Amino acid sequence: MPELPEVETVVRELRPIIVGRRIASVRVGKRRLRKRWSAAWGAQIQGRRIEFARRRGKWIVFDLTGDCSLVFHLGMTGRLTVHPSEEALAPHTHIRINVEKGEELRFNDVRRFGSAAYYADAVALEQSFQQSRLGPEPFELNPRYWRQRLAASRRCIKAVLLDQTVVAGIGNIYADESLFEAGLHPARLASELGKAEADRLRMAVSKVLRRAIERRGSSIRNYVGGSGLKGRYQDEFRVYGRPGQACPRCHAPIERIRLAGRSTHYCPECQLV
DNA sequence: ACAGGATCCTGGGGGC
DNA sequence: TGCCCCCAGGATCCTG
Repeated sequence: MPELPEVETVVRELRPIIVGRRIASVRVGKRRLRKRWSAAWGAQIQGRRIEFARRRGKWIVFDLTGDCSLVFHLGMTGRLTVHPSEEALAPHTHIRINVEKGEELRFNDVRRFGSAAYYADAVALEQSFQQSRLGPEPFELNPRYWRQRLAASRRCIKAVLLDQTVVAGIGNIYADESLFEAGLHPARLASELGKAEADRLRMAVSKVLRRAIERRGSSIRNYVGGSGLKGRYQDEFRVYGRPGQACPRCHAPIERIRLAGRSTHYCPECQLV
């Protein structure tokens, strides 16, 4: 679920609450997440202070004292929120990190597609991102790099936008919304985009993501920000989740097709093949 | 090497 | 009300 704007919102809202706090204890549930939690990690983290909270693609990174870090991925249904320690546990709470002052950071994930991992130093963290070939941040996309990646692909542009090795952070919602913003049909072959079209798409992605961050992301089902509040960008969707409804630009009914294994929404009039 | 599909999970909604 | 099927914001592994 959570794509870049949602993850950015979680980080921004957690930052003022937990940066500077000391990790007093860590409790991890029995059910495994996408990545298995190593028994040694709890002891490594305990006693360290959270120095900073940041985002890389859809990953949440907590930098801890001593150059190590704790990294979360929210998967489809993950939540990361701070609660009073005595507050009742919501179902599917898998990790509890006591940050003193009677509060704890809780990782909750119904579907368990999310993950949490510890990295002993900055090199190990960077290696992990490099191993998965995590691409650049969409706001820092080099225009030439972008055009080259599009030109080199034999896939449709929707698939390329979802490819985290090309650009990090875009998911199904923002791929569809960006393609509408750019006026490009999602099934167009990436290699056949002209220079102007490639530039338009790059800027559309940036514009859509920035606006979504302003609205604190999109809440369709599970997502809440770090403060537990829902986002508001879902009220501004122009194509995503609106099949059959009128295009806000030309009033033609929005269509839904399947591309790259994901449901894909577009306006058949504004986004020509 | 690359692209597409299956897979890991649970819960909610629609149809019957 | 209940059951069954489909669907879901993602990443990774396997196959052709």
